[in-house]
Order: sequence, then C-alpha cells, then structure tokens
Amino acid sequence: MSMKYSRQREMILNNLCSRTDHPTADELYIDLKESLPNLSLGTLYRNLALLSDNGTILKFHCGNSDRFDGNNNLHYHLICENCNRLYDIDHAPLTNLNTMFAEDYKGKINSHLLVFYGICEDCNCSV
Amino acid sequence: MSMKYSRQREMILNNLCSRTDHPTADELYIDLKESLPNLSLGTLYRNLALLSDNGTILKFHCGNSDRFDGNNNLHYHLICENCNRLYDIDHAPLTNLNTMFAEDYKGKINSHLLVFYGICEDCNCSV
DNA sequence: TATAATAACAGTAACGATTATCGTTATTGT
DNA sequence: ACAATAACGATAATCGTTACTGTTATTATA
Repeated sequence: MSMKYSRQREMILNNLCSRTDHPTADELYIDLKESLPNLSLGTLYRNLALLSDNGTILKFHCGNSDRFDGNNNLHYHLICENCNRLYDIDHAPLTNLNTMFAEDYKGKINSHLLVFYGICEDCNCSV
Repeated sequence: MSMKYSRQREMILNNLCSRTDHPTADELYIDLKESLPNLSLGTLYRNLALLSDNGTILKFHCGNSDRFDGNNNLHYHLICENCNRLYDIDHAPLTNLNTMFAEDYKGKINSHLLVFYGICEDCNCSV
C-alpha cells in the first residue's frame, strides 16, 4: 500500500508549510477551498492523518481540536489559555530528555512532547 | 458562585485519588456506578472539569479521550502508543523550565506539560 | 500507449466524547 | 425555617473526526 501522488495532498501540505499559524483542520479547509473548491473534509482529515503519521507534519491537541504544524524540526510551543491558539517558542532544543527519562524505565521511550501553557503576546497586550 | 459540597464530587475525587491508573471519564463512571448507581455522566464530566480547572486533579488528552490523574504533584507521564494508557514515569522534577523558556518570550508562561510517548512496560513484554 | 490494480477522491452518513438544557434536589448562609 | 442557588439526573444536542460508497486518478506492467 505505497502512497500515490495526489494534487490534494500536495496542496494541503503546501498550504500548511507556507503558514506559521498552526491551523486547525477547519481553518485549513476554509483556506484550501479557494484553490480547491470541491475538496472534501474527509480528504483533508485523511491526508492530515497520513502526513502526521509518517512524520511530515506535527499534530497537537489544543482545547477541543487538533492543530497542525508543517515545520517538523525540533522546536517548542505555547498554547494560549486565552485564545487557544498554538505558537512557536524560540529556544534552543533540549537534548537527551528521552534518554534521561529512559534510564529507569522498563518500557520504551520514542519521543516526547513539551508544551507550555500561558498567555500569548497578543492576548497579553490586549487584556 | 462558590462551590457547594456534594457527595457525588467527593466520591469522584476519592475514587480517582485511590487509583493510579489514570482512568478516562468512562472508566471512572463504570467504577463509580457501583457505589452511586444513579450517578449521571453529565455530573461526572462537570465535576472532572471543575476539579481540573481548579488544579485539584490533572487532565491529559490521550488518543481520542481524556485521562485524569488524582495526583497533582509535579511528575511526568508516558502515553503508550500501543494501548493508549497513561503511566507515571519516575524521575526527579525538572526545575526552571518555565523561567528558562520565559526569558525571551513576551507573553506569559504559566505551566508546561511534558509527556513522553512510547511503549509501556506491559505492552513492551507482550509484543 | 492500452490495461489492470488500487490509492485517493467527493459526498455524505455515522460515531463518540463531551457539553448544554431543564426541571428537581440538596446545601448553605441568614 | 427559609430563601438563594449550586448541583443533580436525565436526556438532547454539539461538533470534531471517522467510516462508507461509488467514482476518479495514478502508477506499474504488458
């Protein structure tokens, strides 16, 4: 079951990679509709699942829905407790966290997720 | 709108604190039904939201549902990618993460969530 | 370059965890 | 006691996501 090319998948990935706002599926859908008027939501969800499963993109659960990041390099995020948006935080990568924690653990550690919670710069000014 | 006592909330919290398996709302519900036969799911969800909002318990999104932890002391977790359960990981607390990351950030950082992904000890043996 | 196999699609129905509503009950301060 | 209201049980509604179905597009092979 190797992957076949599809114009839809390419445009979904292009759209996601060209923006830095970590959209939800719905926000992506609204934007993609302009260039792909009969894109199906099912197609979007299926491709977002494919792309995050194979590590091309990242998926974060924020509030009550998922947000996606086209930048899969190691970096960190803040979820704003006011607007529920997801932001990049600029900081040097923490190394060895997985191995540090794996030392005393009898299972396997594959990866970790470090997310900060707080108030984003925008909300911090306007509140 | 101060909080009034309720027997239901007390028993929900007692049940959650007496176990270490980080149950979902549904798993809690099944167990609580034995001592509170006409507990309503809505009541359970409402109280889990109250208790996690005020910091008494912790809430984690795992797979497609939330899991709860009655131990709100700083400690870390692993989500098993095989069984989707949530486990404690024994490790000394990382301090200063919030302040480290807040240095160059113009918003506010209140807290962080560090979750590891991998295979739990049980699944690691049986696969 | 036809053809066969099948991944992917659009459209739509279904699912399931969670939330909201509403009339009733229990707690709490006066 | 009593009044105010938080919390309850029951149930309907919400909404993000997934599954289904018949059709279309891609890709490897003849």
